Amino acid sequence: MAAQRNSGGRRRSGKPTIADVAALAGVSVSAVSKVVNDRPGISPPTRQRVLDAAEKLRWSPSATAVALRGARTRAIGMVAGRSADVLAADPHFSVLISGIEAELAPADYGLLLHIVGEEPDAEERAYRRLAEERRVDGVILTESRIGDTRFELLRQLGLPAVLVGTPWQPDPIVSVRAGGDDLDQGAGLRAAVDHLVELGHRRIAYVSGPEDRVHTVARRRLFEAALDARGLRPTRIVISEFTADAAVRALRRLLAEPERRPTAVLFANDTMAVAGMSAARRLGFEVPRDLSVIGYDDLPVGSLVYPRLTTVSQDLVQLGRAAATAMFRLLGEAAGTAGEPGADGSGADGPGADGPPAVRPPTLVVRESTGPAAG
Amino acid sequence: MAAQRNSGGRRRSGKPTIADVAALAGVSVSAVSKVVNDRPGISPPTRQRVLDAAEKLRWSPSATAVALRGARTRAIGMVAGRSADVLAADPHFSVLISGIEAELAPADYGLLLHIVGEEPDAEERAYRRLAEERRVDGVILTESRIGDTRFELLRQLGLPAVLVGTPWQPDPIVSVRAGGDDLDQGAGLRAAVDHLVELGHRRIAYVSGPEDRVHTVARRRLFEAALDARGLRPTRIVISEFTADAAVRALRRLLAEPERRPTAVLFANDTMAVAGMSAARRLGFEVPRDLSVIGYDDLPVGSLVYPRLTTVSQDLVQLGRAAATAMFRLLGEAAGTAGEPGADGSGADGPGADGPPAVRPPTLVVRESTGPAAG
DNA sequence: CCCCTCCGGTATATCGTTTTACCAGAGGGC
DNA sequence: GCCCTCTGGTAAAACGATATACCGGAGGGG
Repeated sequence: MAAQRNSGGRRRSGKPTIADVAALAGVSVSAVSKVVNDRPGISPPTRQRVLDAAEKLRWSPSATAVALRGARTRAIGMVAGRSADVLAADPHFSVLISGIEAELAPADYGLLLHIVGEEPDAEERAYRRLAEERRVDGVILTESRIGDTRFELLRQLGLPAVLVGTPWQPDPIVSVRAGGDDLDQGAGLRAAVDHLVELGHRRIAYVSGPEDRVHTVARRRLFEAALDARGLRPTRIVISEFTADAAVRALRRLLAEPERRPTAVLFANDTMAVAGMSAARRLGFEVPRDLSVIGYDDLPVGSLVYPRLTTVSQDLVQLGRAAATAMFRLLGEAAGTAGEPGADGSGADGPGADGPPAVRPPTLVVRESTGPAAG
Repeated sequence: MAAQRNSGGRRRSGKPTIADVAALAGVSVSAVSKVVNDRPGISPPTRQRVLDAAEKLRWSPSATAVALRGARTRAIGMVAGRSADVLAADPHFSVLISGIEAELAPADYGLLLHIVGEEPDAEERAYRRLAEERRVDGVILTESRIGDTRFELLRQLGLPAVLVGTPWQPDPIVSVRAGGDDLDQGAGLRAAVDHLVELGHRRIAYVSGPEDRVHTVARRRLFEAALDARGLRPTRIVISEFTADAAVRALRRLLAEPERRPTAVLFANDTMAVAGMSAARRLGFEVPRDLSVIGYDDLPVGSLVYPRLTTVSQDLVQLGRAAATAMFRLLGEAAGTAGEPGADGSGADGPGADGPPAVRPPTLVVRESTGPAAG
């Protein structure tokens, strides 16, 4: 006489429940639960009967019910404070996401995305809602900004967080980056500078992005350091934006005075570099004959244009995977601490914990936009 | 003596529950529920007390609990069967998503994203899981392919679906597209052909994408129709892919025989057009002097390159919004039918239902990659 | 022969909401 | 004064799963 409530007439939209499975297998509801959660106390024959019943009914536990019971959503949140056109211009974000997903999907975790406008409070509201409504187990952040308040906010909200990149100031937040703590984040830019110097360039300029972003500043500094290591100083550093117009303006400034004119320019990312190449050509300069250009990120657009872009490549997919892995570790630790206080602690296998998430350092990819220094 | 279980010692992670709010306001749990759901039967003073208590505790209803109770997740799913590099090369997808989000976020809906590999069964598995685990209320699909089995699958799974684009064969699925049923989807390509013809072009070629996608075929047909309307026939139609190499190969084929050489080429999308322009230049042709080029989509990359790309512009953000709106209507109808069988039916206001989601037809944006026909 | 321990499983409380059914008191008509 | 209807609220049953407590029977030791 078990489960006569739901097994008789399928009530709503046809989705079977655990009770249906139990009835079909001729066992109790809890037996089914134990089977699907690999808990001991069920004999092999019974287990098989339950498995068959579940298969037959195409049943799997309702994510919402599990979440309610266990306080675990099996979803990771991500908030992007960017407008549609910025997002369209720079695929950085989508690539990162597909890396994250590559890790999340096999673990049966979902990615809850929120794309909000660029207004800062919209972003904060999004995080607040994510936390208050308990829709996700944690969030992954990107693009740490100077004076970023999100880490503090998330701590206050009690929401586990992983940052892709470097925090703007020392902060206990878990973070991942290409060429992590042990590896070398400056390797790519050093190789880029070396490459240029070997080609005979001495006057090298740098076009930076909006400097409220940490990685923008960091890249510029790494560039300066790389130049310094070769005994050089930057000819010029220009702060610009991600638009084509801004790139033209930046380049015009850079190329204005013939005697101080750089023979090579590095850009903060590939989008700007592509825009820069076009701007140069528009101003009558041939790349790489009159000007060598180097980008950063190694996005596909770089090899779509002519000449193909020499750029610093970082493995964004891998970076996304590392972020997801770090998140799993964070959640796994939390669960281990709360759920099994007496666990021995050694070999703690959280979901997806298989070694530290190391991402290879940035490397230089030489293509066609760099050549011997002119004159 | 109400709610003594949870109000005394905060149990777990500090998240307050409806019971805490009720206790603080000195009312019953159901009174709080009525207030937050705008249900009648609560006097203004009591309502205010409840609101204050909720505010003070920073409480809002747990999404999981609401979902469990109401069988409504307030989340929309999206599955992208694309690899990371394809995603990176074509921002189409991210722009669409930000349009969808623009509609979803204000309605407090989330977007659950699944990026799976290109293997077809991976995609199907993702949909199945989404449905079986009841994580989303519906899904939005893109890129209908020839022989697409997803519509049937989703019907069978009982998951409401909206397609961005046109189904590969007549299908009852709800769908949205730029220049919907009433408007004109061919407007952009017709304008493009007219533009070229006025510039003196008579030999016009087309480079299509992989023709297993419906929109790829549809665009080619619209191109042919537009050409036909001017009494012309395509010089040549080449099937290519989204990569730079493929673009070079396609262009080499196109420009091989001098006497039959086209003076203008349309491409299936901007990415291919940009690759095509570079390929032309690599082969020694100047754009637009020797060859005019037109793209499709109007993505930012088009104005980043030199010369700036003339292209057919469609409002992808608006298309995303329309998809979300259509989804709301779908869900609203379903809820209305099930929940209020006796409703009068006129002026049914589902969530976000404010007029039919019309997206402007594609238009031509003339920039620098088109010019007078050579010779 | 009795008690104790496993084994394989069942009954039930619980997660945090919403919703339905119900109810006390006030006010009004006759 | 009695009955009847609102008003403003309360108590309790879902929703679908999991975890804890419990339990009958088998087997073993003393």
